[in-house]
Amino acid sequence: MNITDVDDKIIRNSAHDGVTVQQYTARFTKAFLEDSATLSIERPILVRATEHINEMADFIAGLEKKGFAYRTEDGSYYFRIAKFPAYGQLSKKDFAGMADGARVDVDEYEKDSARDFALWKAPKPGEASWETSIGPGRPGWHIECSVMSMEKLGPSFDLHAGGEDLIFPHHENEIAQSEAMTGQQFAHYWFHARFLLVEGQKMSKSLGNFFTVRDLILRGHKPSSIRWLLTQVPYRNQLNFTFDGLKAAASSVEKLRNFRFRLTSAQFPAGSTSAIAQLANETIARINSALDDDLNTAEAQAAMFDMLRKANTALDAMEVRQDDVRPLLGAMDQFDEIFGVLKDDDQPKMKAILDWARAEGREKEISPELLEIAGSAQFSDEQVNKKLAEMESERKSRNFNASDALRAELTAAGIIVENTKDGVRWRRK
RNA sequence: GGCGCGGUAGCCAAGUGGUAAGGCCGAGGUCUGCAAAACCUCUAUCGUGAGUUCGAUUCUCACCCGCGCCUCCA
Repeated sequence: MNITDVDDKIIRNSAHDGVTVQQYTARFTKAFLEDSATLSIERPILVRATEHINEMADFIAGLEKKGFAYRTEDGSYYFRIAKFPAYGQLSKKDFAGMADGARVDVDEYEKDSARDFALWKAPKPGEASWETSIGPGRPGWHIECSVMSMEKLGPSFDLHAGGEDLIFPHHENEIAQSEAMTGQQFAHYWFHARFLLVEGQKMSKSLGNFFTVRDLILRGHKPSSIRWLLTQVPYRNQLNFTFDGLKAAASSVEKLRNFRFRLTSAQFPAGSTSAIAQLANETIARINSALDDDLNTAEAQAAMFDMLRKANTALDAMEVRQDDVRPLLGAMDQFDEIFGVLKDDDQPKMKAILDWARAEGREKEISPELLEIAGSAQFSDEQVNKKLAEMESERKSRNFNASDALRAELTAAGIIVENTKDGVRWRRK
């Protein structure tokens, strides 16, 4: 993953804070990685623009040699779009008919064409600047991504991701620079995620519907709920993120976890049935083909729920044998490699954010729901089991008032106790 | 204004030229000391209008509404 840790805004803000651009961006990178981890997103390999300044300079020199870049009097470099006829293909823009020079910034009087974009910016007083083979200055936006992607993945690679907002001009410019340089196709596929709406409106600070992952968790929502909601809608579609939806997602995750819990906690007669193994195999096949179809996560999830319903029906009918459990769990595990919500580590993650909020002095944002979930470890497993044993003995003696009181105590501590025909089982909320 | 994407049940949301997945919520039922879990049943003709077709939610056109980009902003 490319981190652009130097651009106009970063330079301005870091100067304002009196820190280097690296120091300024480090805090955002850190928060990003922490929030990603909260959502169980694998940690990416990071590459930073400020660590590739010389490579960028060399790249620009190469472009100039090929005639795709030119130097202006002040020492800036621009990309010559007129030399790259495919420009605009990704964003499906036709620049042929556009009047050139209709709007030229006073700063840019030296550009050959208003559309030409900056590869390298000449130094300005008070701004971060590097000494390089093409002179002093700093990179423009775009060039870092071409250089770093190619360094890690080669001149031509399969998949380039990004938000839909980056299609133009950022990705268009990346393609132009990269392909001008190598003569090869830069990325074979572009993966552009659509922006989400919040309660039907675009997320913006002025509308007051701007939420970070931490904000949601402070309100008591689980990381797994957030992750599930975000994966429910295929990436290409616009997701409407709502708080009702978050609650619905929590229920869906519960349903999945309950099923897994049922499989791993109940007793089954020995043997196997071909029907269940077939169900598991069909489900895996359906999930894979859904994901192969442009990452249709909604269809993959529907496949899993269909399996759940059929398997639960079979479980109710006592038609599941011991050796059927493994294929069912196997299908779930494979599903969860993608969706990542079955492993219940919500509580420690929420606890970490609770601690963070306290350290940051944001106590007033901590919701009762967060306290309840993050604090539900007030009973250790041993203590729960002890209470459970008491409860069961009271139940056997038909002292239901006593057993119900124990159940209420556990429920208040976030422990859900279930009595089944296979005995008692429990889980944390 | 230009380019692109979308409007499907109370909510979220797949999908197909031949009468519409899944999840949540709600109602009824089964099971159950209670509670929970689970299962069963019920709830849509797919933004509006017109056209193509034996037949359209699925194709075409128009219109309405939402979103994105069109800026050295991210």
